[in-house]
Amino acid sequence: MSNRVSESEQIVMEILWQESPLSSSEVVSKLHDQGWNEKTVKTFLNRLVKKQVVSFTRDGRRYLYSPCVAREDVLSEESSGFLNRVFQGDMKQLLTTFVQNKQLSNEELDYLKRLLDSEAKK
Amino acid sequence: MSNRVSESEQIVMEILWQESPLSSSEVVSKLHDQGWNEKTVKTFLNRLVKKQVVSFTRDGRRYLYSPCVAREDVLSEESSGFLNRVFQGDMKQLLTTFVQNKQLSNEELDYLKRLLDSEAKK
DNA sequence: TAATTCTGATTACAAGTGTAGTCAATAGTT
DNA sequence: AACTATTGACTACACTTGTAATCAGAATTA
Repeated sequence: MSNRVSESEQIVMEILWQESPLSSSEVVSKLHDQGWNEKTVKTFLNRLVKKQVVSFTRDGRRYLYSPCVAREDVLSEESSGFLNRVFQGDMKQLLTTFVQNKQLSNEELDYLKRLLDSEAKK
Repeated sequence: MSNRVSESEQIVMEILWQESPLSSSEVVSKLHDQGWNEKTVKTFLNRLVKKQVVSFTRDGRRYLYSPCVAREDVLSEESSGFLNRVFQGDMKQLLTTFVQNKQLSNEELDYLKRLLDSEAKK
């Protein structure tokens, strides 16, 4: 089993990042309206535990699950993987694609400019 | 067979986007020093043809392969998938992660600012 | 012409993934 | 105590992906 979090597994992680610890049935109910079967969710919880990105404590007969890796870490790992894989590490091309493809609101544009300024100062 | 281009398949696509049409052996030789086996490369060419993102014309006994989708299209599809999957569509968070994670050169920062300005004018 | 080689087509196969069903133990209920 | 419901563990299974070997036909060479 690889240690990478798959696409679907990450959706489960998002739930736990929002709030934890949660029992499996709590996670299930949060994903239920998105059409996820209970068994499927539990499989993912299991796999996440095996991949050591989710831990649990016993609470009677059930488990309470918590993420044991930070969301930021997973996201930034995913991000640099994506940058290298899809754009061969070319940030300019990546940013161009994102900025041009997604209409950014003025608010987002302002935010980004401020972000760039604070980077430039470093 | 899904129609999505996998990570390794995309590396083969990159070769063809750089120059096409190419015979399989030309693609193979371009990937050889990256440790790719001839058979593996040919499998990917085959799958790319089946996925209808690469086409070919016959040239005697061999095929000449060309991409039949634009690189930009694949990249932007991948990008919006990534944005939604990993960042739930939150561009600010995505851009923050990329900008903060990757030390950007001054040149890149300038480029980005100009890009943002040209967006703002729209 | 017979042997070799090149090339695409087909087949192989393990690991990962999405999707879920079955099993076994335990806890709660009648 | 017997029954039922809950829960994690284990099993299932098709599809994708990475990695390559084999096959069959055509071209080249001896």
